[in-house]
Amino acid sequence: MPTLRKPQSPPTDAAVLAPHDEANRRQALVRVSARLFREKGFEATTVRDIAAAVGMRSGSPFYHFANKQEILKAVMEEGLRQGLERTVAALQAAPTPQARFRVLVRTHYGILHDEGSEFIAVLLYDWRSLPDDHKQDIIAVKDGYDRLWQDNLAELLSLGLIGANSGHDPHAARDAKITRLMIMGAINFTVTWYRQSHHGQGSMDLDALAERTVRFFMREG
Amino acid sequence: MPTLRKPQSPPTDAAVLAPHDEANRRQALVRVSARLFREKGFEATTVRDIAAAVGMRSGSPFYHFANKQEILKAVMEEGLRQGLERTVAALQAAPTPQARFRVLVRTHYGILHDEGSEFIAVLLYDWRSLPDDHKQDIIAVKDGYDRLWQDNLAELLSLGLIGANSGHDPHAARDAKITRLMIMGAINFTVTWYRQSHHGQGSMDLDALAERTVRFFMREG
DNA sequence: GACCAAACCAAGCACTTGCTTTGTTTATTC
DNA sequence: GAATAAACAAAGCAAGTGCTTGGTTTGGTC
Repeated sequence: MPTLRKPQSPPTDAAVLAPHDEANRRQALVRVSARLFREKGFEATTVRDIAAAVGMRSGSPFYHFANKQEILKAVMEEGLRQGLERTVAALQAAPTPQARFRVLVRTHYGILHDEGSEFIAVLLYDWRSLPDDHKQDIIAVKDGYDRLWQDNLAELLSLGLIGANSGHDPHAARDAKITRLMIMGAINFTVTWYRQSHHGQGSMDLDALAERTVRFFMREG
Repeated sequence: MPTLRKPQSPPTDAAVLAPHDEANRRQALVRVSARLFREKGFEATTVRDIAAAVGMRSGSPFYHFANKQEILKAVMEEGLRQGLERTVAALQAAPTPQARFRVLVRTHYGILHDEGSEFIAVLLYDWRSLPDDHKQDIIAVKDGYDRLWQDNLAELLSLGLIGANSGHDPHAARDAKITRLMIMGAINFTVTWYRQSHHGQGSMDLDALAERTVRFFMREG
């Protein structure tokens, strides 16, 4: 009769994630993939490009991901995770609706344009390359982020601080969605024309761009 | 001594362009390419897809275009040509700055979302797939279209009819560019979320979307 | 009716793609 | 220090990719 073997204690997280002392090679793959996807697009980026960028051979990424599309999904999930985390943290110190709007705009610009933060830009650019079943998973997470915006915009609408028609808007709640789509559309579209040139004289930095955006959309800034 | 042979009179345009009685197969290639690029993206669309969509074999499109990227360029050029044509024509019947803004918004929505008019959406989606030297050619044409917007927005700014800060703006001309980028960004971004459902009840048609957009950005609509 | 150019077809070439499979190294656990 | 699992490397496969090349059809011209 065989002795009952105690189930092996599961390896610690550190042991699982960092055998190569470098913290998690999987995240390194996600990071460089985000950068490459942002530059060339998902379809134009090969698995060999990704592997080479982290010092692997072309087959090795498939130990960490089942297929190429799972890498894309991981990039988008990481972007939403970081974005939600940064936004919630920044919103703590914003008491008024106006201040919260300012924080939302500035933080979103950071998420889009800070270096090493290409995840959300990939989400916007390569959305159609994501398989349908993965799309729904991402949308579920994205809804949490959108709600932060929607709640704030509903406040500003009811206060008459946003939208071209001055004064109080009776349909504030119903208009919050289209308002969000317009404002976030304007901000998201900066990925097509704005480049962060380091302290370039005459060119806007992200603070200035956020400030102009806030003043364009919101009254008495 | 050979008789001097008169240079053959060049074939008429009609003979060159329409030997198959169907007006120009090259334009058919551009049209279906626009539709496929819009659906799947430039990189994900194969030459075989394009050829099959017009009833050709995979090698035949290369009689009309030197390579795949030239097809992409042709799609974008056709879009800008049609867009400029439609816009200039629509602007004729718009006397006031407010009316011209309304026309610009409504026409741009049509260019983006009308069926059979996927060219500009491809320009927005697949811009990075275009080789750099081709980009400059497209930009040169696009500048003409942008100027129509910029001139109108400069008017509206000087009249204080646009921008959240009510009243007269002393830096109207300087702000016209960022204003254009914000407004066109909001409109262009609709390609990611708006779908034209034929007379679907409850869903906005393009007229309603344009009307809401105009009222959101411009005062006293 | 000979000639010709436009517009294709048929077939394939050279290369790249995502992904698989087998084996090897390394570190950790008992 | 044997066993085990994580994390790769090495090599390659099957399917596709853009594009080429040589021949064929077609409609119009002299």
